[in-house]
Amino acid sequence: MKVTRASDYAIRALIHMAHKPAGTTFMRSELATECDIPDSFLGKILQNLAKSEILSSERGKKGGFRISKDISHITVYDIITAIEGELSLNKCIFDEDFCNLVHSCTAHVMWTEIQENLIKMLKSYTLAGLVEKY
Amino acid sequence: MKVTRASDYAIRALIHMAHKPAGTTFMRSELATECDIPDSFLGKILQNLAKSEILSSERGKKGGFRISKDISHITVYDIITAIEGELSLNKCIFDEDFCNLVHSCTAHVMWTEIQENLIKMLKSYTLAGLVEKY
DNA sequence: TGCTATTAGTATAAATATATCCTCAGACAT
DNA sequence: ATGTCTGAGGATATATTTATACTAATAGCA
Repeated sequence: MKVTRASDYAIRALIHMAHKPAGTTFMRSELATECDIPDSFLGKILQNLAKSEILSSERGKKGGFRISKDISHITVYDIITAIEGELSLNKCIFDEDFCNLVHSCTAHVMWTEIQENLIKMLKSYTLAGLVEKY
Repeated sequence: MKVTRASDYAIRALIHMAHKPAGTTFMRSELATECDIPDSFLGKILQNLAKSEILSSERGKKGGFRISKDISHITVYDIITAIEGELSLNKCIFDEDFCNLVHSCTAHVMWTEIQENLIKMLKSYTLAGLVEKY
């Protein structure tokens, strides 16, 4: 039960970016150094964020990444699902076929409740909020 | 961000055991079959639960595992920490040296808040409660 | 004692998550 | 055009989690 390294890195990098004026462009290598994230791994992470349209990217000289929407509309939930896909705390929530047991249903209900609560929490944190508090 | 396979299995197995009268003894192989858990892996899990004194175990003929305390005092949090050790959603919460960055602190505060909330939830589910609802 | 059923514990294998490396493609400057 | 700086994407390596196999220890019983 933990958040993946990739999600943590994504949030770190985005908080860093969100501190600068909207539209600022960042190089991957620069972010990697400043946020202390392995450079190549960060590449993958930024690609996922770009696919989810949280970031936009440009190649070539003067290229880089920048946040492509209002940081008050980017939630931590958005970031995590951009990296990991749809959240499912427990395999049985996601894969209906996985649990087919007599007593598993109460656990199933419990995991669903916990997950819903967790998602609500994750949605309550926006990038703008995280920057403000600093 | 998910619960580990081992924790899920532990909860499943305990729910199964808690349905029978207090003090009932179960063989590992029996539990493995009835709860659809890989037999050897279940061995590890039951050992951990025994170390945490949620279960007691006996070897030899007539041996097996049984729940060693009141199921209304065993919470899902207890079970998960028995299996995984002290919960830490994010490495930076657990390992103070891990994050030493300018902007990481807001994220740190957020993870701590989310984790506290999660622990509160996990503590609110008892084994007895899960059995009753069935 | 010696046989069998059971858990304990260790060593290993397989699967998955994490991280790195390398080549390709696009953008810009000269 | 050509060179150089940038991200894109695939292939690979490493670490960690998940799962299995095997051996040792213990208890009961004939």
